[in-house]
Amino acid sequence: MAVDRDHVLRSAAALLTRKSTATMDEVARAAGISRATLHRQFAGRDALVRALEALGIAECEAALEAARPDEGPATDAVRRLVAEVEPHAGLLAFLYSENQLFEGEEQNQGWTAIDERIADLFRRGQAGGEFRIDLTPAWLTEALYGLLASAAWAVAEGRVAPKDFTHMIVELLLGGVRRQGDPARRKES
Amino acid sequence: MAVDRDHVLRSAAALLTRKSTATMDEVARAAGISRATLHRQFAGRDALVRALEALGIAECEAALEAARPDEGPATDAVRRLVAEVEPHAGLLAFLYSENQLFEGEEQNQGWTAIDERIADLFRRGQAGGEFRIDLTPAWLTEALYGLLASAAWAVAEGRVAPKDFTHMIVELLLGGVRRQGDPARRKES
DNA sequence: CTTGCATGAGACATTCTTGTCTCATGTGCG
DNA sequence: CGCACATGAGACAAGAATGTCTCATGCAAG
Repeated sequence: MAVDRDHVLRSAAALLTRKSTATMDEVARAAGISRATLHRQFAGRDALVRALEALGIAECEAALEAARPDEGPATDAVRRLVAEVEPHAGLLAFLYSENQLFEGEEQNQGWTAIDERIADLFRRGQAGGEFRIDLTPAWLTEALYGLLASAAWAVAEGRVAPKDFTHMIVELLLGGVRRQGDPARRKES
Repeated sequence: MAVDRDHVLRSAAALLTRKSTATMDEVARAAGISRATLHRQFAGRDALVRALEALGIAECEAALEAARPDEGPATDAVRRLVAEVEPHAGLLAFLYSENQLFEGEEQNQGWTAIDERIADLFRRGQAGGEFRIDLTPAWLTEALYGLLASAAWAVAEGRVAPKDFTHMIVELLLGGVRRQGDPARRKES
C-alpha cells in the first residue's frame, strides 16, 4: 500500500511552515509514518524540499489560473490572486525563506515563470492606468511575496487575526497606508 | 590585544545576511580571525546570534531616534525611518527570518519595545487622519518588516536596484500600487 | 632579554542529522 | 493457508558542526 504521498507532503508543509529546521524524523512523525517510510518516498531532505517546491509551484499556478489575471481590472485580479493564494501562504513563506539559502544555485524555472505572470499582471495594471508606474513590476512582485510571508508568520504567531489575512495584504498593497483622503470623494482624474 | 569585537560582529552580520547558515568557522574567517578566537569572544553560536540581535536592536533604536517619529507628519516620519533603517536592512532581514525559528521561546523584550514604537507611529498617523484606520498598527509594523526584508533580499540578488531601496519601500507602504485619483472606485468590502 | 598574553592552528570528543541496512510484523490477496 | 509486500522499529556508519583543549608563535611591555 503506497503511502499517501500527498498527505505526507501536506503534513511536511504544515510542519516546516512552523519550524523550518524540522528533522526528517519530525517530518515523518508529523505525517504519522516512520522515518524509514518517509525515506522510501523521498530519497532525502533535498528531495523532500524539492517536492514541496513543486507543490508550491503547482499551487501558485493553480491560484493564478483561478484568479484569471488577464480579466477585468488589474485591481480586482490582484484581489482574486491574493485570495486564491491565501490557503498556501504558509508553504510559500517557508519556500520563500528557504530560497534565500540557495546562494547562487540555479533559480528554479518554475518560479521565474510564476514571477513573470505576476509581474505581467502589475504591468497590465500600469499600462491600463490603474497602477502607478514609478514602482517596477519586479519590485511589486517581490513585495507581494514579502507581504504574504509576513502575514503568514504574523498570523502563525497570533499577532494578527487570520480572518483579516486577504484584506490586510490586498488593501496595503493596493492602497497603501496613506488615507486616500479626498474631501471630494474620488472622481474622474 | 582584544580583538575588535565590533568589527567581528559586523563581519558576521554581513556574512550571515548573505548566507544565514554559515558555519562558525566561516564567520571567523570572514572576520579574519580563527575559530578559537571567535569562540573566546562569543561562547557559541547562540551567543553570537544574541549579540547580533542586540546589535540589530541597537541600530533600530538609533534609527528610531534619528527618525524622530513623533515630529511632523507621520508620513514624513515613516520616510525618515525607512531611510535610517536602510543601511541595516540586511541584518534585520537575517534576524527577522531567524526569529521564525524561535518557536515559542521568550520574545526578546528589545524587539517588542521597538515594535511598539513603530506601531505608535502608525497609530499617530491614524489618529491624525493621515493614515487609514482599517489596517491595524500591528499589521502595518509587520508589513514594514516584511517589505524591508523583501527589499534587502531582492537587492542582494540583483532583482532590483539598490538605489531605489528607500523609495520602493516608502512609496509602496504609504501610497500602495494603485494610482491615486484612480477612476476605478474604491471598494472596501 | 624575558615575561605575559592574546592569538592561530589543530587535535579531540560530542552531538545531531542523515542515509543505509536489516529484521519482524501485519495485512491483503491468491 | 501461504505468499508478497509495505511498513515500523531500530541498529549502524558517515559526515558536519560544535565546544573544549593543548601547544607553539609572535608581539608588546617591563
